[in-house]
Amino acid sequence: MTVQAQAAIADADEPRSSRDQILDAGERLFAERGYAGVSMRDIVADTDLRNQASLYHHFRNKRDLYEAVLNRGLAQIASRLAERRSGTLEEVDTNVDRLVDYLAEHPHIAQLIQRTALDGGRQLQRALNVMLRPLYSQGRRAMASLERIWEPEEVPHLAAGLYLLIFGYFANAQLLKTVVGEDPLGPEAVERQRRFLKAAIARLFSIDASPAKERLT
Amino acid sequence: MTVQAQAAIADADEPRSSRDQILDAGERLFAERGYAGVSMRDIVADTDLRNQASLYHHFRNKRDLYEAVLNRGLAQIASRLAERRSGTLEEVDTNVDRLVDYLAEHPHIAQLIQRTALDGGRQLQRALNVMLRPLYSQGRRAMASLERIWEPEEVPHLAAGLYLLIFGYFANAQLLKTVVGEDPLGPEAVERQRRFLKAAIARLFSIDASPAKERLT
Amino acid sequence: MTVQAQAAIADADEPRSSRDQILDAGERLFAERGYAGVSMRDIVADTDLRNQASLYHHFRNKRDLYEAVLNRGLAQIASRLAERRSGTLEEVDTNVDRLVDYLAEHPHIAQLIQRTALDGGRQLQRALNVMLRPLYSQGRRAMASLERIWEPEEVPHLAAGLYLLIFGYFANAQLLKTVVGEDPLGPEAVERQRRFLKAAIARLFSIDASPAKERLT
Amino acid sequence: MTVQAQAAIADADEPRSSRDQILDAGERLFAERGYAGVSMRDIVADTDLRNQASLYHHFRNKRDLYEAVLNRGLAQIASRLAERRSGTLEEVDTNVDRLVDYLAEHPHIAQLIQRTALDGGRQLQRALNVMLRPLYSQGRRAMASLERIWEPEEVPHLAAGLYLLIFGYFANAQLLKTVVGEDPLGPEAVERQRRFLKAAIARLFSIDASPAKERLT
DNA sequence: GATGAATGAGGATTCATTCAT
DNA sequence: AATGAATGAATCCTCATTCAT
Repeated sequence: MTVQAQAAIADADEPRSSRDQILDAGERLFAERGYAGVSMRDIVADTDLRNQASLYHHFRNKRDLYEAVLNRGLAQIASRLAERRSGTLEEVDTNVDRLVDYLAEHPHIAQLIQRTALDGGRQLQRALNVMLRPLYSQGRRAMASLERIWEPEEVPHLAAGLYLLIFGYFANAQLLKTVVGEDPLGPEAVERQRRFLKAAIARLFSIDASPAKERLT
Repeated sequence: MTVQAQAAIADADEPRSSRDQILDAGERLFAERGYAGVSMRDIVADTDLRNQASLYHHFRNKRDLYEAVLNRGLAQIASRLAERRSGTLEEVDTNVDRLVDYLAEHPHIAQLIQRTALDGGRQLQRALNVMLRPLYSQGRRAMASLERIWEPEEVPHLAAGLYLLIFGYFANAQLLKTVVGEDPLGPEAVERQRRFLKAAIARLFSIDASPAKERLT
Repeated sequence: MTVQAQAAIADADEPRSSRDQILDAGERLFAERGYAGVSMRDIVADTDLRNQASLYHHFRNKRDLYEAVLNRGLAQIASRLAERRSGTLEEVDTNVDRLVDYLAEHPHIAQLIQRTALDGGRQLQRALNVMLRPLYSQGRRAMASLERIWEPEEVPHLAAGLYLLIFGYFANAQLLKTVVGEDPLGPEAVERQRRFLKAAIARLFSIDASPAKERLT
Repeated sequence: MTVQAQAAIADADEPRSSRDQILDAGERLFAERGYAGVSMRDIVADTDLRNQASLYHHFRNKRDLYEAVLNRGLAQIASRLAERRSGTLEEVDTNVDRLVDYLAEHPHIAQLIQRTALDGGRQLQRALNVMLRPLYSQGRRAMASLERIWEPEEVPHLAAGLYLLIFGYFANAQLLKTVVGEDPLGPEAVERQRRFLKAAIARLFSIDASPAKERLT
């Protein structure tokens, strides 16, 4: 390796701002161990900072830091789902693709979100409303044309189910390694999950399956 | 058990053994706040015990207590799925019914399990293998007759999806309250979720929906 | 091994009374780790007893147990030095022999005594007075005839020195292993120490220190 | 140092660094009560620090603190024995003088070292090798010219004996108070012990043990 | 004589946070 | 913007001891 190359790496590797280093460390650690399982010390240790006090120059307290981490993740997801309109199945598929792409590379975010959800998720409610609304309203519109399939009051359950299917796979990657047998984040497994999701969604949304309404009667 | 018997127990002013009191408190608190979010002090405070030291007479340490709580929950679930054979859709439905019945009354367990899963879930792997095998093998047999629907390598993804759908709803009840609008653990919502699950499973398993294999070609 | 032999061992090995088991465990542990470094739990664990409460049936508290252990050790030493009179060098040698014999087999006692001494040794003062008096008065008498060697006020320093030389070797066996090179409690090392002690005492007490080499021939 | 300078320091109201205060408190307490007999709380209480947590800013844990205390003591002793060469009896006497001077003012160190030795003294082995080597090799050289006195394999026993004689007196001062009758650390007693040590060493090393009385005249 | 359960006090260590530099 | 030092409160767990059985 040339001296320039080394310099380039040194330059490129750690010149992230302290703030970003903290956010990155927080994202990883909060995702892996949860809010209470991570100490400020742990986070600083994952950083070039040498002192916990420095951290408080960037975030007022642990809760603030957690929310900054969470919001950064949520914003990146929201930005990927932003433009939406038609509510066709194809559009749902597009969003699934984008989510799968993103979460496969940032499984920490999926974990973080599920953890926050289990904690009561008050911090998610705003974000989730914004975020799920697309999927949801797309579903709604798709279903508007297909309203023979699901009762209106079942739609939230369906939306929740989609959320669980999509995020749960990535959030639980570590556990699924045992169940699936191979690394659930490897390219083959991710593609398989993508296909599975699309097929499952197609089945949940399609008319061909036996009409839901009949069940009720 | 008669109504009187139940009342007698409720009356008897906590005749539960200390061990059970600890397990109950641990179950509730670990489910609500996660392992790291609960202190031994918190647990003892939910108990007739007057001292943390007493707790260590029953469990060697926090981790041991956590695992005892978890295993008690897993055992209760496993016992409800024990006898199975045919692998027909009806049987899957029966198991869904039992799980929904149990989890609706013990949403803590669903939370606890999802939390443990997010933590890597090593403690789940044995249990989950045992527990999922019925569901799984039922699915497999159901699918054996329906193998036109899912590729064999997709089956684990389907199994994981079923787990997420079933447990996720109850584990995330607190968050879903906003999304669903009403208390997701109220009788109506639970019935709706039960119907949704059965319908979704029917769709995921039925031939009528467009064959999965076609997607692959 | 025959069945009878096994039974004999089983019979002979653990039918020690609970009290003796406790004293033995205490002796070993207090010697190795000191009073504060040993917990009642540790002691009970070295015993057939299954509960700490049982221990309090035999000793009122930790301090009592410690003193019982210590006194048992001191009594055994005192009994070995009991009969004495003449104050000749030969008699001193006899006592050295007996102490070396005993301490080589019970190095714990040497440790225990030195530990107690470092702790201020109030519990030793009675015992030590009794115990050292023989050695001391022997020395005195030996010196009475040799009072040209040591000033009267130096005699206590000499007595202390003898105590340190004799007990210190066995008490610090573990450390001396490095210095001496071999196990200081092995038979050869013990014999060497015995010879060294006698030669040293001879030199400290005699008017004309005879060369050590002559002893060996 | 002038009397004024000493007063100035005493006046200056503990301007010792926190680290030094901790080391000093640790030295005193560990020496008096042993490692297990001292709590971090005790140490902090002997300090200007108001909180146990502050202590951990300077030492990672109790064991680290103990070793720092011990090493500081050992270093001070080693520095006093540093330069040595000839191996004559006079040089041995010089080192004895220095050790006596130091230990008479820092009896804690003698206690600390003997306690560590009783604990197995793994932490002493390096230090002791370095430290004893001078004394030892001096002894060896002195004996080289006097090798008619001790067998080579007896030399380690002699070295151990010298260590026990020198350190033991100061380490056991509290106990010896009863035996000796007066404060063993008072100037008269110290001088007497110094004379005793030199006379004893002379007798242990010399071919013709000159009568002790002559020394006094 | 033995035991299971309980308990108040204290063990070492870590927590998030603040402050002066 | 960063750091060394400090701190009150809390962490998990162990201590010696007692009591009812």
